[in-house]
Amino acid sequence: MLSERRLEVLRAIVQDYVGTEEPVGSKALTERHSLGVSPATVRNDMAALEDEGFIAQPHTSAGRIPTDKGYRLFVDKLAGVKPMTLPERRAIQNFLDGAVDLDDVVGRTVRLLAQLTRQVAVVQYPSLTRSTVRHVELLALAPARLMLVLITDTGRVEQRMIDCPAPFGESSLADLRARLNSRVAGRRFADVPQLVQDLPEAFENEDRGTVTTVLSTLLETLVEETEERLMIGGTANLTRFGHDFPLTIRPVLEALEEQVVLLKLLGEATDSGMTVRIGHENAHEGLNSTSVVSVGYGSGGEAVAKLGVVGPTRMDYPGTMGAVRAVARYVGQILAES
Amino acid sequence: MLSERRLEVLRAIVQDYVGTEEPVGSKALTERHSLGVSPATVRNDMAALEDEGFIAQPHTSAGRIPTDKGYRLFVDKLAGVKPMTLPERRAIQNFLDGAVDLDDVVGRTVRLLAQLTRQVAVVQYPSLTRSTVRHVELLALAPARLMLVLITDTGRVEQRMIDCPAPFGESSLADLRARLNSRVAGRRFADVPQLVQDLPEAFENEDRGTVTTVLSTLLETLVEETEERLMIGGTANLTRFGHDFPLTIRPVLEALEEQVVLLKLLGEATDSGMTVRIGHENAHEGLNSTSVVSVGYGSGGEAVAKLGVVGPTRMDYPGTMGAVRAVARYVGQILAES
DNA sequence: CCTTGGCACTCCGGGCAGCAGAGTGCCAGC
DNA sequence: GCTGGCACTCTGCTGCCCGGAGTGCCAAGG
Repeated sequence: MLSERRLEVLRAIVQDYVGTEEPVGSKALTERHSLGVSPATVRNDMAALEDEGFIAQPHTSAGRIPTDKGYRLFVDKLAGVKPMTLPERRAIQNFLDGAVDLDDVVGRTVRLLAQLTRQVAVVQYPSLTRSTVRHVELLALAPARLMLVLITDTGRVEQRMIDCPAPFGESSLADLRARLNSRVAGRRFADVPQLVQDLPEAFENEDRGTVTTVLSTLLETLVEETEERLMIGGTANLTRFGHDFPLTIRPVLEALEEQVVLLKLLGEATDSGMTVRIGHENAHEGLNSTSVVSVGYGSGGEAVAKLGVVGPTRMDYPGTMGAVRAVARYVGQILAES
Repeated sequence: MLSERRLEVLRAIVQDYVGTEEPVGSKALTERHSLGVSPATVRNDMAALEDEGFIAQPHTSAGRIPTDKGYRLFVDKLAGVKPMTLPERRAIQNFLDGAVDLDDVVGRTVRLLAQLTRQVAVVQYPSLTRSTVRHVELLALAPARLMLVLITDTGRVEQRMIDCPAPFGESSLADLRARLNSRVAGRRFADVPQLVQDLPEAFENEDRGTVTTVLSTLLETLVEETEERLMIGGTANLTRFGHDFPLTIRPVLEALEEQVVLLKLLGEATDSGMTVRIGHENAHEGLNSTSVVSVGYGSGGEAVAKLGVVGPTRMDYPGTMGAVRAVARYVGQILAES
């Protein structure tokens, strides 16, 4: 086990490196932090930390920089979450309060996160899986063509066209509409399949085909749209990445364009509480030199989606985590109100 | 007026510079192109071209590179549009044919354009202004809460919640729904305001407030959504920008994140035919070192939206224009079919 | 056993000179 | 009006040197 002071040295290294972007040496450390020991002692500690793999030297006779493992220890044991100041909180709330619909909420959240953290922000749209149905509507566009509209409690709307196997009367339509809503309105999406299972039996033979088609489309919508949408912003912040970034930035931009990759990224994070994935902990190769800080958010108690930021491993973890947490909290509030 | 040969020299300079990314000198030019004259002659021509402002030297005693004005002349007079080869056309069609809905069409188009041109692609969603109404639907979510759904001929769906001033009966709702559709179905969005103008008069006093609210929401939707959405992709291609790009790329990324900027950019382009904006011709400062190639596309004869690419001024104009035109053409076809 | 000061060593990065290559402008001749 | 020749000017690369910062190790002291 590392002694208390060695942990302190690691913390100091992380802090200085994050601040200066330059490898930090023993002398500079003792000058900037009151560790109460001499550079020589710090050197010994550094050698130990390097043996354990927490820090590394870019070249012989250069200062040390933290490794992914070092950042991990820093995040887990050495750093807390830096809470937002009151004015910051107010600004967040004010900025989000102006939103007029779900798209706007998500859009504002992305911009806010990007600005606060000066990194790339990713916000997932509230998930259909965990939200509940507010209303289901069926419209007849033509005798054998229906439109299915699904409205969620988070304000999201999905629609699907349906070609019916047979013409479907107005009364049957009203009947189906009523039955559907009485069964699923207010229920969680995950429960819908069970709730509508026996619905075709209530209809005449001639309509049964159409009802089955409608139901399967509804279920399809649930499944397909569980593959969720997301919004990203602040990509311009990637230019603050580092000096060498032609090579660094490209794979990151590529990864960010693949929604699948990002969704998987967020999906891997734990459902509640904040998740920090550092460097090579990210499965996707292009993100090996980035860290991802993410957290679930939602109206009411439980998370319906996630949001987070992607930045260089050399980031201000406490500050970033604080901003991410605060934003998630306020977005949850906004969603609950609307 | 510049002599024929001088124009030929300019064309050669543009082509070589686009290919090599390096200033091109008189000797290299005569070697790569059969101009039939000696380097010394070319030098004289270059001096003339420089006097006219078509080319410039980065430093004394370096080769020449085209200026924005030079590219402009090249595009207007010296270069045609390079048509796509047959296999390329097939690939485009195949790729776009798989699309399942409007979002998918736009998404595929963006990816396709980005890949073909190796630049940043921008695709505007089909505009509501110029499309026609397929169907308008009104749903009662609660006695005094309605949802308005608008379906366009391009497959786009918009919805709005409406809080009514007074409860609205089921029969009134059916009436309004029927009247609305009989008036606007199949009509152009631009004509809708006139068509519904006198609708409130057909209703009882108690319902008139709600009808008015519904109509104004409908009109608002038309106006608001004329401020259109768009999708961008291929930002990773920005890394191919140049050597110095930390400074170049950042403003571009910033501009790309501002949908307003992009919409204005596309809006400035002519409605039909291809538009090429080169360097400083772009109003937005961040895009002063980029060129934008855009073209309208649409189902049927007329353009309903635009698409294009953003790349370095040093781009392969004929090839890019060919790709943009071809993609626009096929997207139009796809939209017409669906 | 930990800490400390001292010392020799390493390596990066900046500054400087020198050189080759590419390109230019100009001029005189055809 | 084209061409070859010539002198000139930059850039970019290479090699070199040197200072600074940092390290590792060691022997001495608490």
